[in-house]
Amino acid sequence: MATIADVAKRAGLSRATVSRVLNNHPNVTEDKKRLVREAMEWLNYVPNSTAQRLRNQKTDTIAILVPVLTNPFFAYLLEAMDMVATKNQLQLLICQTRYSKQKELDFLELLRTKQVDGLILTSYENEWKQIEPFSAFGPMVLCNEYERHTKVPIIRMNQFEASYIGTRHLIEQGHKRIACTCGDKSNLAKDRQAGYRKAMADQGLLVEEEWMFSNVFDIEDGKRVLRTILNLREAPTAVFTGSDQVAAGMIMAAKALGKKVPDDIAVIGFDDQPIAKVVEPSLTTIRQPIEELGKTAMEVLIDLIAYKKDTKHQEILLPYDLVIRDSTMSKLKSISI
Amino acid sequence: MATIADVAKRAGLSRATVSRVLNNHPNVTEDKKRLVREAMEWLNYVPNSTAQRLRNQKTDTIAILVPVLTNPFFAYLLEAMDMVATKNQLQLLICQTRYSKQKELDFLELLRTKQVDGLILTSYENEWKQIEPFSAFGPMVLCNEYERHTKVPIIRMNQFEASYIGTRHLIEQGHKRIACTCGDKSNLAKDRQAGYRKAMADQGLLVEEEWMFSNVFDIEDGKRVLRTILNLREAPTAVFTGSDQVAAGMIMAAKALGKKVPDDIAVIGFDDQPIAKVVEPSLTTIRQPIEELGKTAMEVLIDLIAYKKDTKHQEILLPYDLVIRDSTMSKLKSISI
DNA sequence: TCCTACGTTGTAATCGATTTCAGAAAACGG
DNA sequence: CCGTTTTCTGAAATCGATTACAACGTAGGA
Repeated sequence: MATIADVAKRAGLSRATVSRVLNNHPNVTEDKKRLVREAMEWLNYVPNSTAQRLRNQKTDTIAILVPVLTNPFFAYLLEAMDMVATKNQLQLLICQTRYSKQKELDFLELLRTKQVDGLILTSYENEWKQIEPFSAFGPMVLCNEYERHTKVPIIRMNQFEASYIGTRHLIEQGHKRIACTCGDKSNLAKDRQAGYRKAMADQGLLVEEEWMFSNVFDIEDGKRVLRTILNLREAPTAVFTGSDQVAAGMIMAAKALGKKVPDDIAVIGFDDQPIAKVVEPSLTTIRQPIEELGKTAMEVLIDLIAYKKDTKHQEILLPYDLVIRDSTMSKLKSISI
Repeated sequence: MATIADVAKRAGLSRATVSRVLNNHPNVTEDKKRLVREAMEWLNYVPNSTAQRLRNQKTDTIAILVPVLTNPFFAYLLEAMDMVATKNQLQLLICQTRYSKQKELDFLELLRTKQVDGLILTSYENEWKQIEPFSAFGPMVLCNEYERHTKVPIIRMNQFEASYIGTRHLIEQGHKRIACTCGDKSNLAKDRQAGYRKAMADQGLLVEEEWMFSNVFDIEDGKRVLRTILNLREAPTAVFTGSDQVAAGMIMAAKALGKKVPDDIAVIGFDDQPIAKVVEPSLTTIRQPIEELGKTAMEVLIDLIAYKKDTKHQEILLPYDLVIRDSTMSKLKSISI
């Protein structure tokens, strides 16, 4: 592999001059430029980027921490981030934590060991006080998650409000007994639960604790939980889920049990993923502005890297949408309207 | 940021000794080891990995080229590769080509500029003769794609056979007019088409060129193409698709037009993605061994990197499965059996 | 006691680039 | 034609690690 020294020798010039040509320094005569170019071509020279990184003290690489790639929500989020990164000549190091605290910490080390110029966290497993210290080692942004007392910039949707609206929609369809499957311990999930609870309380509806479910993520979880719900004494007539995957699983399980959606049991999803339109009945869901989330998070991070200014706290809230389809609106009713 | 020199100074030792402790060299006394460890702790020292990369001439990073992350097939493939990579302390640089020839070439440069130790190609856009030369710059593996005359190792499924079996299944259900939507110009697609054609020919069935469709990838494409198919004079009664996404789109469009699947039009998918079980009727499909593909490709690449031996050509063929569900088997028929 | 062998440590070269600084050459003004 | 400024180029330091080699000290054998 040819190095800059080889090019210099062949061109009969110094390494410094070659480097100048490489970086378009103004003060090099056309003559020497040509010599250098010819030598580079002849030797098939390509600068070694590791050496450049060491010398320039930057990597042009951003780490993105996601739980899993196979969750479409994160795939689309990454897609949006990638668009912006590419435009800015940045590489993405995609890090799957698989919901492991240890892996998360390992990946955060990337910032400390200067393997990346910045980092985006799209969810986290550890306590925030374990994570925050890493933000001292390099720019960091929180996307789709949040933390109240921190200087790390946050880009997210108002989960509380969105959940409130979603739950209220179910109530407006006449449901009084509504289950909720969005609760794990993340702040995001807590917000969703809080939104759900407030909507219920505002309409004077009681929430039974046996209607609340945690750790419900995918299609199989959805099937399992729906069967549990239908077996409850005085079973709920609607479910506010935290994910389209879960809602889709519920619809499948309901049909398998001979129950009609939404007449026997109504279901609302979250995200508006492609699957929402594929299931039958199609899913009423809360659209998240995924592209906006990813795009904005990346832009904020790039700003942070460029200006190296002390992170002044900022929180960007993006808008949601309630998308009403068939899994909450009885066809009979909608015709009668 | 503390460097190895700072540690050395604080420990009252040389950089060499610190480095030896870092790399568990045997010949360092416990005494000095302790001194070094204390200094490292005190200074919060972490080795700069860029410097290590430069010195050691390796990056411990693998590039994976995929068209898009949002296609679940590739998400699952990456998931499998990530498992093996993580186990081997390797980082993955995930590169989305978005079906762009230029981007593909840009990413291949990673190998030439020594930014990665190896590269896996999961599909490609350029001519193979554009791509092959890059394999001279570093280890490269082809996964889920193939090329006849090359020394680059190949890990794939027999698309020809799988498509033959899939098409034959449709024929066995009594279909004689079968459309095919798997044709673009990749070798993979050509194989699928060839398998389809052979199955048809073996049963003495004719293939009309207007039944063949190219560039059909996602749900929307599926909807669009199905409408076209149903508008043909003497419309086909079955479709052999190249993807579960497409097949799912077709089922939705068929239902919207009041057609029954599989009685009016039967559909077979490809991949056995989660969506295959979600749609109604559920999809008959050809299961690809995604985990095996990803895992094996990564293992072969790691071997290649470790032994630096000249790539002896190898081609690994993994098995497929025909998964029969409702989109090809009329309920009436299956009951009557 | 002297010589060899081995274990331990440090010095300095190295990986492949960029950049400061200083000197040479060219341009310019009077 | 000389002094000053500007433009161009190269030598050498630098980024932060690893490692070949040399040097030193100590233990063991004769």
